[in-house]
Amino acid sequence: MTTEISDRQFEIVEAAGKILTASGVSGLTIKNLAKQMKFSEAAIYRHFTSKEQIILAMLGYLAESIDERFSRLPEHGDPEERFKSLFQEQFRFFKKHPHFVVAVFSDGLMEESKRINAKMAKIMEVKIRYLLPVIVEGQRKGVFTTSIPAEDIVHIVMGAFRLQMFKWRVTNFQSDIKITGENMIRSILTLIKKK
Amino acid sequence: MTTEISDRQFEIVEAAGKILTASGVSGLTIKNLAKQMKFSEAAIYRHFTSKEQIILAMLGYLAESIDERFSRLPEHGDPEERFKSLFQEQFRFFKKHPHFVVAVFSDGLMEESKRINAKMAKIMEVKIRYLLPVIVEGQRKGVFTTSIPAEDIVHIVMGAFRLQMFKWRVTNFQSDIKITGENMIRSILTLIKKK
DNA sequence: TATGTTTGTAAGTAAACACTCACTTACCAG
DNA sequence: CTGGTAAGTGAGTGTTTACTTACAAACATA
Repeated sequence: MTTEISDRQFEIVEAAGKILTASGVSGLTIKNLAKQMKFSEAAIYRHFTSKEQIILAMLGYLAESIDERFSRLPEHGDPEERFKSLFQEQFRFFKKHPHFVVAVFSDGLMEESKRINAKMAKIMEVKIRYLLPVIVEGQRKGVFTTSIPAEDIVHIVMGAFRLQMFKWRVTNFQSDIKITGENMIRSILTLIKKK
Repeated sequence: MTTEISDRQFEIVEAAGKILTASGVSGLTIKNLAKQMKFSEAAIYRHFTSKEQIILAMLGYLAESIDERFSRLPEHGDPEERFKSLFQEQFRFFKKHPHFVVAVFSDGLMEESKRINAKMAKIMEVKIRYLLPVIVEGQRKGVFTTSIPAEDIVHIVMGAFRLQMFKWRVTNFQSDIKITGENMIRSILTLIKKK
């Protein structure tokens, strides 16, 4: 079920991402979007019926992108390696497209509509769908600790990841997220590995 | 340095908190605030010079409240117990005043002004100022693991806490945050305790 | 050459926003 | 009784917002 999107629509979605990064949710207006696209406000409405549809298209693209990239990762093998590559993949993507960080982790967007709220929840759910089995298998194989439930490990890991992204964003993407992020993942792995 | 605030001003701040909980950042308008206070919009401006000042007063109150409550906790003793009570205190407070959760953890607010951004950073800094020494002492006493730096433990713990608050908020404060939160803290403690 | 479709524009709309102003009321001190 | 001050109101202000409408140019197809 791939939601189709035209080239022009994708350009607009990318422009929206850039605006989000530069000026935050409150900066994402049709006026700014038109300016970024270098054409009129009305032209935006030739490609999307509403602002909500633009945000939904952006989140939809992100959800599919994450799903696709995760599905390419090996489904078997060392859980520790799979755990690592899951996050390496995320850091690589966000390093390349920092303007999407604001979109995924901005709760300001959620307030705009129920549908946007749902899409963001779905993105989070996709990540858990790939992460949880890795943890569970790691526990089964005796690589990860069984002293706490797999769900709690997922919560702790996701929390650390989100906070990492938050810090990266509020410092204006200055640090290299691949390096600082992977350091953090290493620390977490040290914690959850069976001694 | 206690920022003074009149009774009426505090009522307005509380009303703002309630609106944030019910309708989010976008719902926090002067019109809604006036409605909640049951008087006119213009009356708000008798007590605050701008909307920004209201938000700053709210965050200022929170920062002081957190600082004060933390400073009351015992400064010595079992690090594990101190760690626990630090978060128990937080969960107790937010259970009692859920309308402030949105204020502290809402990045939508941050975009409104530099000063608001700074105040929110300060609240986070206060928490770290109390949390980090507990971790460091716990490591020194051999209670907490030294396999990763204290700063990384703080990051992981804070991330898990924030995500817990986030989940609580998006599920409309349905669960008992004292119970679910303390379960989470217990899991984290299991992870960071020296084996 | 005619015709339809796509993609753009200039100029608007109504609603929502933070904030202001002239004025009133209540109360308290001298 | 008088005058000052704190705290309220109704009716505005100008600006920004998402979105609309009437129209035009470009271009492929019949």
